Amino acid sequence: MDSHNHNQCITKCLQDAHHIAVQAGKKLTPQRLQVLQILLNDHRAVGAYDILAIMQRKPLEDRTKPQPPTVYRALEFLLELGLIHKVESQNSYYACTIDKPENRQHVAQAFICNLCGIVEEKAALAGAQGLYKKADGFGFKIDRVIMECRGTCAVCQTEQRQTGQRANTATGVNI
Amino acid sequence: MDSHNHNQCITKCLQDAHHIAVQAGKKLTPQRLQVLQILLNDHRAVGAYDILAIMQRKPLEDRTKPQPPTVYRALEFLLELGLIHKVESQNSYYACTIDKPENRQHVAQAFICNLCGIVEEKAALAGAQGLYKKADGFGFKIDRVIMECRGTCAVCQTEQRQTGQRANTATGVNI
DNA sequence: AACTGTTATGTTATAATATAACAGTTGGAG
DNA sequence: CTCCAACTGTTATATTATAACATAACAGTT
Ligand SMILES: [Zn+2]
Ligand SMILES: [Zn+2]
Ligand SMILES: [Zn+2]
Ligand SMILES: [Zn+2]
Repeated sequence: MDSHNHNQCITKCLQDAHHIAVQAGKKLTPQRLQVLQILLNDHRAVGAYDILAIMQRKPLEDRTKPQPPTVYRALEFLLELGLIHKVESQNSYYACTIDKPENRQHVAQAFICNLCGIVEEKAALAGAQGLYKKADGFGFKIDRVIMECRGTCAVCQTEQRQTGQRANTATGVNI
Repeated sequence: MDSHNHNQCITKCLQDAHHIAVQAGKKLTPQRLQVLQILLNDHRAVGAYDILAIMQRKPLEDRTKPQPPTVYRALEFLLELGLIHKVESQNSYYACTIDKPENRQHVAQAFICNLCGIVEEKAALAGAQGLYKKADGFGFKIDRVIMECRGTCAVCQTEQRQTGQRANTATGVNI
């Protein structure tokens, strides 16, 4: 059902990432890159401590085992550049898959499967317009929009059995 | 600017609450009622531990000082009945202000002021339709929709000064 | 090279949010 | 009355995130 070439997807995202970082005058350092790669590894949302566990299993050259602040700093950096998004309803993170014409932020609609954790990301177009218009109606100035849909993806609906593989990110994600 | 009669608003919400609880065959016990009243006290989003602090300052008759599970149990109950909502992007909670025709859940759009913490709640109508339609397009079955707008309310835009009163819920909310 | 400002990272500890687990209590249904 | 289910109390712990301070790496300047 999925005509998704993930190798190509990763390559494209990494190119974009370097480009965006340079444009913003920032550096995509090895650690930041590692976090981005972990999130790019598949299209699931991954928790900060799952990322930490992965990094600790494969520490970078000449580096000690990373600690929580290392992960959160990298996440903050990547969030600011719009390279990743946070799933607020699950305290987890996923790599942005939307084409970024300039390096502008966009309003993301995330469809998160409660069973397998996969995230399907769409750009909010008309949907966001309505929110901005509604906010204008009572003088509210929007800085940031969060739109998340929790539910069941097509694959998990087909497989009746609950796989229980959800949130098993620490062991399921390889880098 | 705000033609809001809050006493009336609270009364109405409490009536609805009792009605909805009875219809669902559940009980609005004193503790649950206390949590609801704390959230009804104003239209700000309040954190679980702020609620806890308030409850500990004014414990109910014949009750010891409540502990975290007490608060989270009450919040879970009220969430299930749709009487309150959680602000996922801030780990806080606010009382639902939308008229509830039956006791059906609704999709809430929350406009949260980053400065004063006030929440303006709207019911998502057309906006949610678009999401459900979009989800249908790739076979995703939606259980729950989260729509949050973070920004600045009209009042806080007028007052240039940052009041810094945001999140000062433990001391600011009286019951 | 030595100095300096800036960004990035390391390290330790702790804050903030949320739940597990089990014991006790209560209030109706039968 | 007895039993069951719902509710509550209690202790401990899990999970998520940040504060605070020290050090390193780097770039430009003299
Ligand atoms: Zn995106
Ligand atoms: Zn799935
Ligand atoms: Zn509501
Ligand atoms: Zn405000």
